[in-house]
Amino acid sequence: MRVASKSGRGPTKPPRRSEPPQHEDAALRASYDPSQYPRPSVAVDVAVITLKGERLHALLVPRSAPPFRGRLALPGSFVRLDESLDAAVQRVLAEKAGLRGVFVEQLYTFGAVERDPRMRVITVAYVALVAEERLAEDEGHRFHPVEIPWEGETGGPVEVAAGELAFDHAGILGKAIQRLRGKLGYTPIGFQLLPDEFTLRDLLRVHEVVLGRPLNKDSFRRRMLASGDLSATGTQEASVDHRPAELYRFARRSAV
Amino acid sequence: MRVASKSGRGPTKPPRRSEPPQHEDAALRASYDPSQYPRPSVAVDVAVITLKGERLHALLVPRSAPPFRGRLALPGSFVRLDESLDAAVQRVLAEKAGLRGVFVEQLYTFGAVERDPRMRVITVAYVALVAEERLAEDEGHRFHPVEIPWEGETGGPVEVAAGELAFDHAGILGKAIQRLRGKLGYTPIGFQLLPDEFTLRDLLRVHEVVLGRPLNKDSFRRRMLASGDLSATGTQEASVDHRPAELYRFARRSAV
DNA sequence: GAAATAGTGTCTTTAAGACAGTATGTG
DNA sequence: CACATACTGTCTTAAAGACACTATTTC
Repeated sequence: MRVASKSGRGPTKPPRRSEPPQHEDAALRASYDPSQYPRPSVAVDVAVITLKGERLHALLVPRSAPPFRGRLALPGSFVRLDESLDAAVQRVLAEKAGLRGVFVEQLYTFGAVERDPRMRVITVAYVALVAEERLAEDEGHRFHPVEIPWEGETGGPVEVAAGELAFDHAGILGKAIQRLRGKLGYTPIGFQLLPDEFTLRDLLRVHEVVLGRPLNKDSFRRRMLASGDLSATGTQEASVDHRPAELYRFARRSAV
Repeated sequence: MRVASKSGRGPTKPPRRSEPPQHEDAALRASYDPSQYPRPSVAVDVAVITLKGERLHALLVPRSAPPFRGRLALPGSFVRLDESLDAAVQRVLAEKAGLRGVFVEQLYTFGAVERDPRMRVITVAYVALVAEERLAEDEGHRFHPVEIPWEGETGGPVEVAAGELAFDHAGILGKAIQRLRGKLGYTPIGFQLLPDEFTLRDLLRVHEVVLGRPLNKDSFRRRMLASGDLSATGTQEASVDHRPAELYRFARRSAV
């Protein structure tokens, strides 16, 4: 484990953010120029998650260049100086997945020194949730089923049939699932993985797949209906070979 | 609206970390050199929170240099290329607060383009919790009481009697409190604001101050004792003018 | 009518709130 | 002994799990 010695290095001038007492004139200001510090690269990586059948899938793209050439990785990009982190994420989603207006949330920032072998890269990871129906036709196959080798909100890296992921992306994806599981308990977030209209059973399935365990159907129904997050559409699902269920829509929570 | 031009600046040589070509071929690598991208500065800022009396306090240091000279700010530092984010936080805590081994957790990363008027600075914010007893004698006065102008887990910037905080630090501190409130419900975290041994009433007070509302004493006791997170020491508090309470200690949660 | 799932009603269990009553320290 | 708080026990209430029963569609 190679750790650069903290004193021996840095021929660049000592990063003192400390306090040279000063007036706000330019001369002194120059002596305190933070742009002198060596700077890391900053990227955003997005765990774009969808639900296909009984499994969570993540958008993974094969790396076309080293390092980790050929391995699958989360879509991402370096952050430009004139765009916010959120804007960078929107750009990644648009450019690499053709997605717009999906649910996005910042996840965690990964800053281990050696996480990219080329150079120092700090990555701000995001989670995006998207309903399978919203994926473009040719996008579907780029989503890979994710194996979650742990229970509850434990956390830890996930696994993908196609092999090891690049960088620390297996860990990032694991943290994304962990966050998702945690939030399901106290936030209406499952909607994001469903089309606009859905049945209670659809929503139950989402929760069960995300949590990785069966849920009590009765109390799930009660909780959801009591939450005020659902509004009935008055219509029912069609073309099922059994009694059709009421269709619901996500209701923006109104003031209590 | 002065934004450092993304191209005009930083002709300083791109600090490409050593780590030469390795297993992959160098040709491709040259055509894909991320060190070419202009890079933002990256900092860590730490919301060091303690409990004094009936109020949460945060460590705030007056800025001695522009921008926001004279205003209070969270302690922070730029991240060095050879240290992880966590290591940078430990360094800040040691250098600016004389603290070691306190509870620390990453909070959120703030990356608005204009959050620092000088240049593009992305900051990774952390929360640190420390018991008042662990503060050095001369540190106490640097902690300022924090006003939380919202209820529940709503969030939003906080207020400090000493005036406006520098940068977006009021918002960062607000998010820190918000996180704290949220975690209190499902995690043993209040301990971090108390000395090693404490009574149930001490812990109740912590929860009440953090949450900003009174709690039911009976069910609090039951929940805490049932959680398995507390272990009785067998001794009692001393020098109180009423019946002394049992002292408890935080018990590392054992495997169920 | 058979099969399958939607939806309702009710009983049990569990955790939280309320509160009375007892215990044990200080002054 | 008065006072203050710690601690215990019990009743009530609310939410979750379990499960029986009815409803409504397709085949």
